[in-house]
Amino acid sequence: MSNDALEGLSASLEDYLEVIFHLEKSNRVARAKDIADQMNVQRASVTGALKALAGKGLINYSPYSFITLTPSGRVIAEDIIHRHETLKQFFIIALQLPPEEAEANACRMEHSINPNAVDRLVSLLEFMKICPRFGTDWFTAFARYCQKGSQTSDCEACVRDCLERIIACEKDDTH
Amino acid sequence: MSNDALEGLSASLEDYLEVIFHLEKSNRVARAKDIADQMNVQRASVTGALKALAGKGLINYSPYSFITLTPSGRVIAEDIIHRHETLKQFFIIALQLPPEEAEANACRMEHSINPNAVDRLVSLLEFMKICPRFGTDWFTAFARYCQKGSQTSDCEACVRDCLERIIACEKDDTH
DNA sequence: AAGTAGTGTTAGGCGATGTTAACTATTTTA
DNA sequence: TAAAATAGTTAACATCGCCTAACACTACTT
Repeated sequence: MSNDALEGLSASLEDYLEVIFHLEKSNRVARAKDIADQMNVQRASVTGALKALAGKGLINYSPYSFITLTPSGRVIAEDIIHRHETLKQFFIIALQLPPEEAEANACRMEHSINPNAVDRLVSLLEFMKICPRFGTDWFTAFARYCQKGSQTSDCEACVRDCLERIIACEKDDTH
Repeated sequence: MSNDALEGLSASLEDYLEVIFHLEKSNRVARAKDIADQMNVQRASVTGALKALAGKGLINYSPYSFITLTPSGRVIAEDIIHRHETLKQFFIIALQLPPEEAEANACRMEHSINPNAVDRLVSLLEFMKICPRFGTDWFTAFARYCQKGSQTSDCEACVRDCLERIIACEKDDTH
């Protein structure tokens, strides 16, 4: 295996790998035509990308063959998709962006975020689920803040509700 | 003015514009040599970029001259820097990444985030300042969660403290 | 003012990524 | 199975952004 496989992928090749992963999942194999359609490029451009990916040992490819991921290609593809999904969920859940916009941002930003930052985003999303300070009321308060640009909530009541929910929750646990 | 000015800038040209902005701020004008040093490219590469930016009406440039931003160049540069700073603050404050890592991520991601997402990040950072549910204890709880990967805080006590602080705060206001 | 050090530009090249047009291989279907 | 439709490849070319090497200009320095 050449060293190429170890070097970072370009944004473009990451996109190809991601698309191949999804096509393989839905169709068992990926075909150049479908890759071209999904990526909005010409078929000829796909051939070049496939050669590059095959050269890095990330896909099984020979001319006119079907395309599948190699084990290392799959690992990398899953990492890319993990970045993508993490960003997308962050945009949808934490920032409350419309799903299409979340998707578009994730799609572009997935190529430049580093592993640590992804881990932290994952932690934040998990933390927002388990920390009682977050909850429907937090999300609506933030949404309101985004719209009006000023805090309009009754903070004391909001936090009091939050506390009561925790206490109720703890009582539930003892049942 | 050609239409070029209206088209989006490449990540590379955005970087040049950003560097020119900072150099102009510290040195009154930017010089090709300094741009080259800051961008880690050769001087010859700068010339090409300057021609492109001048062609788009974003910088005042003629061969061998000093370089300054035009008004529209300044507007765009400030927008790029706004994206950069917003991302950086988000990484530092919300995700609690080390400043260098925050900077590096911001530097790369600033080119692909859209205006809406930037606005939401700004709102989130503001909201974290004014919403009483955030505060030192929230940040330390999240930091602990990032390290240990599990929730270890006493949620009831934490929120109770939060509530008490709000009440104390409100009493202060009446003074 | 002349020589020199430093700065800026030009010319030519390279790799990555895309295009179109023409050709080849494969698959469908009549 | 032969023809037609579809899919994939190749070749030639364009653009972008960088490079190196060589040359041109500017500005110190003395």
